Amino acid sequence: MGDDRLRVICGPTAAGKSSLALALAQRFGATILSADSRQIYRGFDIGTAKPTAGERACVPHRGIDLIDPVQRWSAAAWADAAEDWIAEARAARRTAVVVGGTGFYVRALTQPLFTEPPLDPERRRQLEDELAACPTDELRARCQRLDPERASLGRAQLLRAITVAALTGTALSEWHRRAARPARAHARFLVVDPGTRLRERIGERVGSMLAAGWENEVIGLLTRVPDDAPAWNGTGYRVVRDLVRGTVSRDEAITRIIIDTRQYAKRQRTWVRHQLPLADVTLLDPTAARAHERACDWWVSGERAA
RNA sequence: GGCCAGGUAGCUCAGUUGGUAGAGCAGCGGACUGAAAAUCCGCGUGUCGGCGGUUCGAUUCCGUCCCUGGCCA
Repeated sequence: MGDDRLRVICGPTAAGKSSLALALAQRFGATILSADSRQIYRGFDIGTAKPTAGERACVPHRGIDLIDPVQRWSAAAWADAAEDWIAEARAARRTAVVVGGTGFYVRALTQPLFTEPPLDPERRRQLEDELAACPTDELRARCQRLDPERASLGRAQLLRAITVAALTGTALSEWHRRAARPARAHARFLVVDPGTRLRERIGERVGSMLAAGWENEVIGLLTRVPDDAPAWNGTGYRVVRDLVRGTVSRDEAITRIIIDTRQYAKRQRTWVRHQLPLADVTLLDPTAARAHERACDWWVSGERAA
């Protein structure tokens, strides 16, 4: 009997998750499920470090190029899709491995989000437009009244809490308790992190992205993607946009992108440290000796144990 | 060599009419239930360039030296 726990490879950006996952997936005949909130956008390729066409020909990938840059996606939508991809892989007698840096997507799959009550689309739109103009302090005060448990969170969370509370008459925190869903089948996590060497790897990766034509990609995107499209939120994209428009120098742009990327990696580490079930986590330094063998051990260890 | 402007947190700077100092950025820690590469929250002891002097007390005033930039020779 095999271990039916879902394999998840995660860790900060530029840690080397993808190449490791590619090698494992190739060796064990797996389909890669990219849990990455930026690789879902068509046309945003270089700066999101999408797998190349060659890599995708080599190993089947899901979760890439799902939507247009102006669209918004969600962790729940990703998790639903991921269930389909897992079923599809199973039908093809393959295994699936989740790979990615978007912890929220991963968690939405392993610990499904609550069942959302129906929200009237018209009223929702109206309210969201109204709230968009409010300063964050005001949103916080409003959330304090409607759903105090959520009032200390960020602006995006405040908007969500206010919207749900206003449209359903029940606080979002209350919905979380009432409409909670059970955890899915267990997962086990390989957390890939090269420690202090991540710093230099990020610098190198930014350099190679620019060398690979990131600026040209952005020049092309500028003609068809509006400035406020969600896809531009990907680390570095706005900076590269400024670079091709000439409002920042190349050196400034590179420095900025590296800093933004490091800060993102730091947030990912905080997420991984606190949001994953520790008992199911295996740490791996991809630069350590025998890293590949250890990753293979991790891959098959569940099967042996079971 | 002379004159001027500076030398304060990792960086860029503010400030103290003398009572040992604070912003932004960086960094560090944290939150996160349908926008998550998003959105937020918290954290500031540093020979205030060195050495002397005046003073109860100097980062602040005075002297001197060193360093950086500019101008004049």
